[in-house]
Amino acid sequence: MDHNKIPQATAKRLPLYYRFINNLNHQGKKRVSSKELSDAVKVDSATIRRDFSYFGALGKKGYGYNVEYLLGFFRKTLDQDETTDVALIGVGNLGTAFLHYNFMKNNNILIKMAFDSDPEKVGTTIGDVPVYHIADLEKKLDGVNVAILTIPASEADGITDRLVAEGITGILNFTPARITVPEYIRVHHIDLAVELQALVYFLKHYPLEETKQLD
Amino acid sequence: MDHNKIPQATAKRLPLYYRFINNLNHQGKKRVSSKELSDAVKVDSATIRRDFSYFGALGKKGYGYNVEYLLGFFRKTLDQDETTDVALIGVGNLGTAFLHYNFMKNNNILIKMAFDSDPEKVGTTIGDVPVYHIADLEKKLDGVNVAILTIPASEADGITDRLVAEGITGILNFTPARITVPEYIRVHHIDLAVELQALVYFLKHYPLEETKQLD
DNA sequence: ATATAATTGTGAAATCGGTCACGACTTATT
DNA sequence: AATAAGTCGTGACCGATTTCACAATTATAT
Ligand SMILES: NC(=O)c1ccc[n+]([C@@H]2O[C@H](COP(=O)([O-])OP(=O)(O)OC[C@H]3O[C@@H](n4cnc5c(N)ncnc54)[C@H](O)[C@@H]3O)[C@@H](O)[C@H]2O)c1
Ligand SMILES: NC(=O)c1ccc[n+]([C@@H]2O[C@H](COP(=O)([O-])OP(=O)(O)OC[C@H]3O[C@@H](n4cnc5c(N)ncnc54)[C@H](O)[C@@H]3O)[C@@H](O)[C@H]2O)c1
Repeated sequence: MDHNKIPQATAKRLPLYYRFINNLNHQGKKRVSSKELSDAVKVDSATIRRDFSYFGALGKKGYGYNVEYLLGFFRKTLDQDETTDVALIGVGNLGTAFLHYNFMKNNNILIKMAFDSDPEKVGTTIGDVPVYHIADLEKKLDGVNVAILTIPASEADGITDRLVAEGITGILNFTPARITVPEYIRVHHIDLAVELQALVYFLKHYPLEETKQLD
Repeated sequence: MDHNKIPQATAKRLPLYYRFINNLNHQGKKRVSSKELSDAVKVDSATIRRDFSYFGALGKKGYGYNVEYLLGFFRKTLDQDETTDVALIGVGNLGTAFLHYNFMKNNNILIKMAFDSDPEKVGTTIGDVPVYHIADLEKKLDGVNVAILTIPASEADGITDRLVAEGITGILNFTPARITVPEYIRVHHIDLAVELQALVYFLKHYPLEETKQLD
């Protein structure tokens, strides 16, 4: 679309900036410098200035950034004025936790429906989200194009195919499976066991002075 | 320690390789090529060969890699012979989901204890893990040096200070707060709302042909 | 035995991401 | 009005990571 010169690394930091600018605004702060923001989000201030500069000159030299302006800018940039609907597949331990969480409040993202194969769960409502039977996936998924996958790994490929067939274009995959999709589908993996293991590996094999905060 | 020439990007992929090599071994496969592995883990085959090469010549030209040998090598490299103990702080939606999950099975990581401030939860056992009162943190945390943070964001800084004082060196932080720690402490952030928002941003602003599977 | 196909390990190049450091500009102070 | 202090935006640099592409080696087929 429009902003495709934005580096991926920058794009991944935008929601973080947005959250903290929001906080500042709630605190009634009128201006903020890249240095202050840096302390809050733990990203180097030069990186922040560079990130912002991809969108043009958002600040004023010698002054910093106007909080309200910045907030408005990022709200537009992150499309926070329109709600994004999401479907969750797999209402188990992890899925249930997500259903209880309100992504609307700060992120304008709404888990609109959930699917499971367990008859005990189908028909219930968890955190205001209706749980449908997975057999009805094709019937109920309507216009939604982002899915959260919290099913057993063995089910991941089969369900993914059905999601893709229905026009889903983005998948947040919590299963340990690395799913196969056409190249026009975007998949982000959050692999909790890998994250834990990687953290442990770093602790054991890297000198303590060189540690960093990673995402 | 020993392996500190391994690039961070490589280190973060090691647990993933380990998991899939394990799968192959269970399937009775004797050899594997970087191309096959690439299809399974969705990482370019040249990247896999480069990653492996940091550890020496693990394969044979024209043949590929011996699965059993590779498995043994990564088990040693990832210290899978000794269990790593972890403490979980905050037995809410997310924390409870983790307590029900068995990280031991494939990752040799054990959530050994949990802490909460809610008297309803203190004293219970969830997924074989005892829940202690947060006031007893200093008393119970013993030798554990990795913590998972699943408490409200407002509590994050206070609890972090106590963890650091007790000698914790690695933190997996699920709260939206960016915590302040001495530079010798390693923090990995998993920020679910940011992940969702970033996925949505990519879908809206990047051409569909250019999508990738990210971690 | 020879030819063909497969596959590694790695220099070299390309890409990406992060940081330094400074000119230009704004604000505050005297 | 002049000076000092603060801060952005960015060119230049550096380091990390990824990818290309190929010589070397091994396995397989005939
Ligand atoms: N819970 C954790 O802490 C954790 C940690 C790491 C990875 N994971 C991964 O996340 C995923 C979910 O974990 P979990 O602990 O919530 O598992 P879970 O078993 O509690 O939940 C899985 C849910 O999916 C449902 N399901 C099964 N097959 C289905 C199908 N075909 N269609 C629709 N629903 C189906 C089940 O009924 C169940 O409710 C798993 O892949 C797991 O490996 C979880
Ligand atoms: N659940 C989700 O899907 C989700 C999504 C994104 C982010 N998060 C973040 O993850 C964190 C946990 O989320 P959750 O949904 O599990 O929250 P939750 O409110 O269900 O759980 C928090 C738990 O921490 C306990 N607690 C509060 N103060 C404490 C203290 N000082 N010491 C020890 N325990 C304390 C509470 O008693 C509660 O059990 C939050 O920071 C939340 O913002 C959660």
